[in-house]
Amino acid sequence: MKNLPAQYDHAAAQEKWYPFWEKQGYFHADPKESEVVDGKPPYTIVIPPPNVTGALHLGHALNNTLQDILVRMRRMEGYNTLWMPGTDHAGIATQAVVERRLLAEEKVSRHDLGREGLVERIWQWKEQYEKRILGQLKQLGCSCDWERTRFTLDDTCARAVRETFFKLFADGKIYRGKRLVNWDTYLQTAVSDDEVFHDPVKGHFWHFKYPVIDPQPGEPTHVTIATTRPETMLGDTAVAVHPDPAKQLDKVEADLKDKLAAAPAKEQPPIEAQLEALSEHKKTKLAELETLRDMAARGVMLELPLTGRQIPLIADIWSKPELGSGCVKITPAHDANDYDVWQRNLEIGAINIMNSDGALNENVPEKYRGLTMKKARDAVVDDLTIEGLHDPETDREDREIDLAHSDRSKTPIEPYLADQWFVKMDELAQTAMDAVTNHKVRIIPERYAKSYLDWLGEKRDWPVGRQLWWGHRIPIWRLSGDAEVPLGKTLGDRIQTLADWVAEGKVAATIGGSPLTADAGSWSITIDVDEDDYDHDVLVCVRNETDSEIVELLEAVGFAQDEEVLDTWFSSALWPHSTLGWPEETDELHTFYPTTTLITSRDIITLWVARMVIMGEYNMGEVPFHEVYIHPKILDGFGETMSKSKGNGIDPLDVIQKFGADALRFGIAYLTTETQDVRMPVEFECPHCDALIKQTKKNRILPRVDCDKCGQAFSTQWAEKEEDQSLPRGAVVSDRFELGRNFCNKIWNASRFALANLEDFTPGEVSKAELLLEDRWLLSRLSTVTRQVKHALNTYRYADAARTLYDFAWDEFCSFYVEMTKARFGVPEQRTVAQRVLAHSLDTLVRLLHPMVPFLTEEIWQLLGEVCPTRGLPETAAASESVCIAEWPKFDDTWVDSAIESQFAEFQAVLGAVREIRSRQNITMKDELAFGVKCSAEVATRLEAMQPYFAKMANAHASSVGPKVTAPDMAASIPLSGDLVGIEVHVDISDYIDVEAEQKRLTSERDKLTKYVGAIQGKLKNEKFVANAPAEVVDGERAKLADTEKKLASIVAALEKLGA
RNA sequence: GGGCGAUUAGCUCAGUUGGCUAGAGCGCCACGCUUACAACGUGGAUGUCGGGGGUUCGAGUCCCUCAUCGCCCACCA
Repeated sequence: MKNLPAQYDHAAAQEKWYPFWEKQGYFHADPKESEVVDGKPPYTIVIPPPNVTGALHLGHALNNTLQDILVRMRRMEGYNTLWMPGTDHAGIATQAVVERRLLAEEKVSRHDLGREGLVERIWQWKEQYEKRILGQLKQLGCSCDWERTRFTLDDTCARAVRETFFKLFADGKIYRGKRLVNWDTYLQTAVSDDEVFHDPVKGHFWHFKYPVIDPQPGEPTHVTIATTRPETMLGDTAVAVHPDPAKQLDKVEADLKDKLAAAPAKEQPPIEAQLEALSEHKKTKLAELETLRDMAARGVMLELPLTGRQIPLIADIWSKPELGSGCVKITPAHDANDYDVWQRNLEIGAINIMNSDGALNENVPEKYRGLTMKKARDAVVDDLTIEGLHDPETDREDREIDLAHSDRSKTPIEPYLADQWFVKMDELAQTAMDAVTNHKVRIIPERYAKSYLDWLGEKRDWPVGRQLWWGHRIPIWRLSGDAEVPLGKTLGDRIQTLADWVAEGKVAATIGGSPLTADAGSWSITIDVDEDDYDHDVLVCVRNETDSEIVELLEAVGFAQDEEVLDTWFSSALWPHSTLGWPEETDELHTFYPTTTLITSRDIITLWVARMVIMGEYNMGEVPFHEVYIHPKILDGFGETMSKSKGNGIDPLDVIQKFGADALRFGIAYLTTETQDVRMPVEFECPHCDALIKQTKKNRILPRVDCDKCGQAFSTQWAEKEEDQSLPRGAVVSDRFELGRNFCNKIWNASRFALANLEDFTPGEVSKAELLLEDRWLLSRLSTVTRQVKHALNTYRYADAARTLYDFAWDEFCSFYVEMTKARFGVPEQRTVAQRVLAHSLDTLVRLLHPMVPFLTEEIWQLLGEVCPTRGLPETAAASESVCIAEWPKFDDTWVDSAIESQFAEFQAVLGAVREIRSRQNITMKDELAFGVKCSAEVATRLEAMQPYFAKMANAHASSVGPKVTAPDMAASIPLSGDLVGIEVHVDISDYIDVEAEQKRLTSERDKLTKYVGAIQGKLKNEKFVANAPAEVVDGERAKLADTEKKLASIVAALEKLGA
């Protein structure tokens, strides 16, 4: 046998076996003629495509390890298994990263490069990072079908995106609507909600008066409103008052009182003050508010100062009667809440007063046009002051305002009413809700179905356009031109061509939202082409953009393609079928769709999972997957999510380098429990002395850290200055992967032992009669473990599976079975059977472990193949060339034998007792120990057979075994408990005796047992317990009592003997 | 503000329908390089199961409540 190192060399195994697997093509799946093989349908997982923004983090390692475990198990089980890999173009994130880089490194902006230039640069970025990400996945051991690697922006996916968009457009599900966006006036683009951060800035709270037109006697002549943004008043379209101020005020009062009652004493005074103010407010304001409410009902108009416009006073619940004047100005185009008010009161309209550059537009009086929002603010306040509608002395309060800023430009965000492409969600959302309520899609754990259903239940239309360059450009061409022209004049004799294309299904077109039909007559209408108004535009959606004839014609007659790209999630939503070739009717699609299961994290249940179900149903008429497993998140030691920006992120490659991919994977599986997120304290590893330095909130953001132990400095991810960067880098790791590494090493060494003893292995069958007790015990346990592991993995209980294997492999296989074979290999007539059982059980264990620790198991499998290429029990068979494609162990209940297991437990318990006495009495291993066992004749026979093992495993021998055995005068005694009550282990310790220690121990044991006996007696004396509890529980307690009393008696006896 | 989850040994976590003298790994203590493994072996110590109520013969497990922490969603004129 080769000289194998005492420590498992994970790096070598990884380097050797991944290329081997790839070369052998084990990960490639082909569509098969018959879909179901041996009653097994194809097993498919599509990867949640990682963003090409950067490198993978530990969360990805978790996500992909969990997928790989299932994929590898199914492959071994004989399913036609496909794991479809790929990456996501991640529109905003990627474009932002590349733009930032370009600016920092080359001082160029996207405007310098232009659309094509920028997109070209992002593709370069993508090539680089995609390679890196796929490389990381391979290092993790992921068994993806790399021949099928997709990218959400590649031609196959693009085709699917266009087809889907076309279908939606032709179905009337795409429309142009208004939506408030976070507008970055500096970059002139909308930014998503998660790219907005809030920062408190000093501002003011201004009060203005708007004159009432024709007030009746007794009615107020002015309505006072308050705002933090005076300039937006130019876009006001209403003032709102609460529809039922009395009731609302009562409610607020009641809430406050509840709060007061619940609050601890020290927090009560401020609440009391609030209550007092409220009651004062009620007295002074309520009557006026009710009058205003009535005026609103009458349709009273207000004069909007500075504009000459009149706006209505309306009743709407948005206004809060308890605050300020109780009235609120409504600016639907520049405030999200006001926008909602508009949606409830459409008649008030919305006026956009801002251009995309942040300057005021033509919808405001001339003197304000072109001013920035900031300058307009001063002008408006001044002018209102001049008009006597505002008094800077009394009508202005200082106030800190939590202002939204763009994460990218760091400038304030303007809420801005922009035209947007929307997908109508009403019907689509319903299909996806039904899929879950009808259990066509099962979400695991079940509680996450709630967030899915709640979100879909809102049926909010999906804004799909993004003001970006990186992404799928919206395949709509729009005709712009002069106002009020007959379409026929513009298109001339091309009308018929376009109509034909509609008939052929190559394009779909609408005017003012109504479809244009294949009848050319429907095209001969007058259009009102207005740049900002799509309502009267002609829109042509081109089904296949590569159809250049169509695009050329459209552009020749004045159509221009929309500038926006689609939301990243649009292409991600198609992922399960687009990757399989849809809309082509490929064999892949036929075989592998719907996929089997989706494994992802909870934060994208709505963004991604729900939309995949929607689009799967819409395009394929079938759900994209049957099960969705939502896995835990990895948090750091402070319970915070890991992220690069916090500096607490762990690079899986650091872990792989330090502990090995197998350790990483096993650790992940071990930690993946159903309810808990994974908390993982993070440490720096000193590159100089390998010391681990605990990461704190302080040191995790430093560019350099000094080692606690050796005092030398190392760099971190934040190192920018040259002096920092030149330091060696300190890896960020977590000691929670030690468990996995140690486990792998344990398995490695057990294998090493086995291999060394299998050199003269001869294959052959072993009859049951030839098996010894420990063989039958191990095979019984192995069968049970096989069943448990499969069940656990079938139900996504990764931690259960990992723990079951860990405990079995370590405690039973290594600590008992392997130890016992040592004794047997020394006995020539036992050697052959021992070898065969050992080879078989190691083989099975390795197969069970393979999905979690693929590299280690392959290494062992290959080595095992060298000494025993043919092995197995009860029949032998040639081992497969790789454990990847070895058959998954089958559970065979004929091996399960609980009688054998309890007999074996006798041996384990006696051995344990002997060891305990040895340890307690401090008897060194070098001294052979004699012990006596008092037990039945039957047990005695079995224990006699175990003599070699007592010798090998405890350097002890049973000098007397049987019913008549009594304790020596100077004895250490352990009576066994539970099922083994009645068996007593005695060691004559007259040569060693530490009487005091033994007495002390026995006394404490006696006291503990006495207490316990008392507790059980109490229970049994309780008539209600005896009457109500199930008979078996009561019997159980009685048995427990009898056993414990017996045990107690023997302790007392031993104690007396010692005391005497 | 709405929803979801967590709180069990010093740390990180198991504990499946209520029947538990509450377990594991790390750490700790003692002994040991017993020829697979010191990344190891053998043995040991360690808990008011977050607080308070309730249901029950019986609660770590079910219900209510409070506290703390976390996540998601909404909002902050």
